[in-house]
Amino acid sequence: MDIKINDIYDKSIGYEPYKGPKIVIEKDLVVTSALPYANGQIHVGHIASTYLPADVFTRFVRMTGTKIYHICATDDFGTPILIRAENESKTPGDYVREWNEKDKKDFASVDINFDYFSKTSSQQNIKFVQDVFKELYKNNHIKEEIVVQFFCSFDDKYLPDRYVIGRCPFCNSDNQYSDLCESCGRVPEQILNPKCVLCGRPPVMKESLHYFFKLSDFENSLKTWLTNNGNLQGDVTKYVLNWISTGLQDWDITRDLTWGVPIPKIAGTQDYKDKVFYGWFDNHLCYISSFNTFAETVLKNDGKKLWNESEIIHFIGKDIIYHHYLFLPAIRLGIKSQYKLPDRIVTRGHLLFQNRKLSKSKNWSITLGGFTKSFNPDYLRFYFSTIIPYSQSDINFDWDSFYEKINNELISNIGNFINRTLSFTKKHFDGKIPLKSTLDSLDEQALTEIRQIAYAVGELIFGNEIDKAMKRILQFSSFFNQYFQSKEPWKQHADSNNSIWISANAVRSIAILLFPFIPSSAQKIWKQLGSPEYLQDQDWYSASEFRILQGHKIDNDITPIFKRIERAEIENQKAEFKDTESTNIRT
RNA sequence: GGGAGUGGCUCAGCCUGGUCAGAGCGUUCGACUCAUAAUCGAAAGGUCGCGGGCUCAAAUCCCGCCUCCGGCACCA
Repeated sequence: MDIKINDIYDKSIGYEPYKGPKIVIEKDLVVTSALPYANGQIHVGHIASTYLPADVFTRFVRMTGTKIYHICATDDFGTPILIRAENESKTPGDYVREWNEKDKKDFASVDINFDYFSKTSSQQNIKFVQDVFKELYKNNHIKEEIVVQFFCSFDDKYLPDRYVIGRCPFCNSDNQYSDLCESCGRVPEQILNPKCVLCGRPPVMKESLHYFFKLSDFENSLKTWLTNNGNLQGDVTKYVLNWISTGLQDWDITRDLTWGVPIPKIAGTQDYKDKVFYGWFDNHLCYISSFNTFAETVLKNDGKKLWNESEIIHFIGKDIIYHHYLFLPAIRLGIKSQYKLPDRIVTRGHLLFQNRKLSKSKNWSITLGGFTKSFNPDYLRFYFSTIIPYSQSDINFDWDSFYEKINNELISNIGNFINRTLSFTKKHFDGKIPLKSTLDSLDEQALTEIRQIAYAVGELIFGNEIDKAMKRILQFSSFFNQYFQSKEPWKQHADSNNSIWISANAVRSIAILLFPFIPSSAQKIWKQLGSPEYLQDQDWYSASEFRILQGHKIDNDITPIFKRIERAEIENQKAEFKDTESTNIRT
């Protein structure tokens, strides 16, 4: 229907629709974002490295008409959560339920949507993890070994390395972790005067029997997969292959802990009833178990079949490269690829805040709640979109550059073009797109810009080049500011009408192009254009068509889409983060 | 072993050598007024970390050196 109108219209002005390289994906897509650990607030670093890129990608692909599902969950198990819950006098189940809800709300507050947001502590995941374990055992990829570790008799707990502090044998600094001295950066073989972080008493060493996943079985098959995949980032792959060449170590996948996936009894082995699986054994399996549940309950379809027929893409930050490039594929190989390995693992660097690493313990980070209290969430999305490269390199959140990008690029360039076009139409044409007259060469150039833009930007987003895609949109908008300026419609030239008709179509294109990046603002543009449908239901490639026809009536209420950031607001933010660094808070 | 060193700032280009010396922001001058002190035009500004090499030709390939960043596979 829409298409027909457009075709007729295109023909009426004598143009063939542009036949660019459309992104055609034969398969459905399954996108997962790394699981947030359920013990703290989502901060801007999470958004930049993982969730925003995944959300932009998903929104774009969906507009092209391909089915895509964005899956995520909270990572609920492990010692830190157990201890936090105890401190807050909650059951760990209640504790993680609260964080699961909070995280969902946090994501929603910046328009990051999931088709299914689950948790690793779900019954479905627990069962799935246990089944995978049994399968791995059956396939002879599991072995048992005795491990010696710190144990606090007072707290009655085995203590992970971070829960034991002491004096560094190299530099004699006190209060250093048992596995890493932050003062001199070295890794002590044995820390002096060890103490339990929880109670301060000295721990003892205690033996315990554990299951190990024989990662070393997969050195060759992983190497083959990494080399032949073709879609993995080159630098990361090189990095990982290097690990393999130095030899992979088998993974201890069990923990002496009560809060985790219970270990199923294997006939003929000792009972592991006081132990659970290690978080990294179960959490990535939750990608699959969540998708299975989603497929069965929502899509009413077989999860395993859909998974294997789809293209699988995991979005992660560089801190979990090891787990996703080696551990995750090895486990899938270990169950004979009943669930296919990832097609892409989109890996990005971390976010620095004012040139320093984010740190919860040093109170150096900015939470989503903190940001959205002061600014439009789309400003965060836009800002990150302009600076997130497709690489492992870290990016920096800087208040001054944030201020400049929003005011000078989003508002002065894009916002201004939209507003000048719409308010001119309202003021001089009573809100109705005027009749066009003969097109001149500049008009034709403008039509060509529109004809190509959806294809150009789409290709960039699909290739995960978010920053370049955003820059291309800015370039598009800048072109139309130049166009508008040079046509001078305010002087009522003979061909002024053309510039309004073409500019209005460019505004329509911009609304569609921006939707994956800043959905709420894009919807506002859409409304002011006077379009009745939902923006999200538009075909992406219609951004390269001319669907705003002569005589179309725009909305009566034309106001600036974006509000400029005042210098003082930025100075306030900077002042707030000036001296928040406190020292050596251990959590 | 990995990544990076390009105009004041942030970066693109390097894989597939030859309009590759670019973009945005910032700066200076000028124009315009439809528009949120927005816009448009013009200009200034870099021997592409250093030294060699291959080549008719290198920011782009090879070798050496210097500097910076990360090295949380055990900690989620």
